[in-house]
Amino acid sequence: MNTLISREQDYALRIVAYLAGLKSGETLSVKELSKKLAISKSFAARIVHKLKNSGILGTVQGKFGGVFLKANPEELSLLDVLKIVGFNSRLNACLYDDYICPFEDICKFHTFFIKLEKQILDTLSKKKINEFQFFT
Amino acid sequence: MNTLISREQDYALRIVAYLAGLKSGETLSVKELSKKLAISKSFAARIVHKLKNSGILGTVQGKFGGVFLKANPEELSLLDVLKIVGFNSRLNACLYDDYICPFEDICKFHTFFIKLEKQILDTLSKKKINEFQFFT
DNA sequence: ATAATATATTACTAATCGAGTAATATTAAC
DNA sequence: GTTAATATTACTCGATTAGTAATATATTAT
Repeated sequence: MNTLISREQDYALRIVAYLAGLKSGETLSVKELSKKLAISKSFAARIVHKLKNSGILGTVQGKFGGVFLKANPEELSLLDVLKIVGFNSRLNACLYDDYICPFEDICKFHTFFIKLEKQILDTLSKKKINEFQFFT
Repeated sequence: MNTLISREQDYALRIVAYLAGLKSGETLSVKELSKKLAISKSFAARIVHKLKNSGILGTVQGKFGGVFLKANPEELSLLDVLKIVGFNSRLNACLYDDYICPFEDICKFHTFFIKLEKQILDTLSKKKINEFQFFT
């Protein structure tokens, strides 16, 4: 099994999409969130924390604390969320900046992969979280 | 570093594209091939062997033996080659057949990923090896 | 026959990464 | 102070990748 998007990144998308469905002012505990989305509590907590550090989530500590979406789900793209949780996948190794290709310009695969990858990333950044809300 | 296409699969593409440039009847030893493409001889040999088993390459054993392309490079797609060397990557884990999703139909990410992945695979199967020949 | 030079085939290793778990600290409501 | 929440770090297990090494087998030239 090899995937462009890791489990953690997938979970992050689902967490944000789920929170986008909360009413304004409402919060949800990580415990509830992890139950609803079938993610372990520890794992969910770690992801939530990363998302909070980036500013797109807000959290309330202490008893009756919880989590809520701060960003506007109509402007927040899938790629935004993915990058927050470390998305760095490429179509092919030769697309990484520090890759030294012995064929430089003559390799037609390189230019082909660049184009295809751009298409994928464009799609991921055009799609916004509000289109993926649960229960709407 | 995480890539959809592994090094081995990338090498396979390059090997096939390189062989597509040989004159009819000509063969090239794995040793030469590995030098030209900057792949270790052992690794190249293993890949060549897989490609030969699938039928798209022919090999001649013994002294003055070598390797040549049997398939028609105008009909051989990138996806064909990738699959021969074990390409099985997916955009997201939920796309694997044996993945049990607790959300079944209600998850909008699932349908989105299916569509995007189909686009990628279509592109990879429309592109044929002859478009990627070296030195033409 | 034998030496030389190819491919064929398998086994091994080292490193990295992903996924998840566990434990503890900190914070805030009551 | 107790309870229940997030914050933070460390750890483990397993799978995968990339590459190496070693040996077997095949073919041809001499």
